[in-house]
Amino acid sequence: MEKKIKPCTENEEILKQRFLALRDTLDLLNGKWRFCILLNLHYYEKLRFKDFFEVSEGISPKVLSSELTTLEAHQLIKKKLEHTPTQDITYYMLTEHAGEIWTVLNTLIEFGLSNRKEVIKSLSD
Amino acid sequence: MEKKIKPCTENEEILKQRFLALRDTLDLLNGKWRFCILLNLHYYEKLRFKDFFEVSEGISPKVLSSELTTLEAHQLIKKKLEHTPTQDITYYMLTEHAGEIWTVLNTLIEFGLSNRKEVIKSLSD
DNA sequence: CATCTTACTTTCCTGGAGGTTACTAAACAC
DNA sequence: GTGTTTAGTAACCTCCAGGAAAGTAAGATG
Repeated sequence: MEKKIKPCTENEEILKQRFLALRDTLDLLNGKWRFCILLNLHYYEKLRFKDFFEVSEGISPKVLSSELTTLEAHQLIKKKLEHTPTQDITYYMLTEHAGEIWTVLNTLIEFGLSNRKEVIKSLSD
Repeated sequence: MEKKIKPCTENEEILKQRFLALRDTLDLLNGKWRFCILLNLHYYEKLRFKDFFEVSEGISPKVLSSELTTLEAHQLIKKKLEHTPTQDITYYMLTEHAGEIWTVLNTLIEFGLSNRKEVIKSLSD
């Protein structure tokens, strides 16, 4: 490239780190069901395995299982056993760490909402 | 479902809208190259078609072309013709609207960075 | 002890995102 | 007028996320 592309001031190593960080976050939120599970857990506080089939209509047990495993591995959700006289029930809940991702999701939602307004506006032009 | 899942206060219709908004935003940022293109445009201000092959190593012309088209359709980037005495050059640039997505990307990056620290910390335990 | 529910796992399959390569059309360079 | 660069498009292929359906194991229920 004979004619260098003009870079802005930011240091290249930092830029690279930021690329990776963004990649990480998107990988974490991508997929059809992940964020859906997180939003529902935020909304309902705790859910059992079977509950997800009601609140996330269309998800299959295989996919649910693997998504829950992934989210747990990333410490965004956790299992909690509740002991009743007759049986133990496994619930899924958000972790404290998920509080952070909640602010992230809100940012994405706000953008989505304002973007939708934008699109509707530009369609009416 | 005999035993209703306990909902929090938020109205269901609003929740649904927020789901859709989040879906929209993630769809917009997903994919292997989209955000990469946006970050590079932010960094370099303007890029030609061929430039992307240097800054986004590994992207193919087919994919680049389709990603640029999508981003343009969503009004995050725009083409700009620059006239020199000898020829016209097509540049791609961010739109004003992309300013908003820039704050979104920053939020995602910040989460990714702090999350990475978190992971490193928990590995050392 | 037979059946139901819950919480999964296993196997198999498909659509589509993204890669590879080659092609084209226009402008420029020599 | 022959090669080179730019800005794509077209045809084809591959891999894997996610879906469908069935199976399993453990406890509750009757």
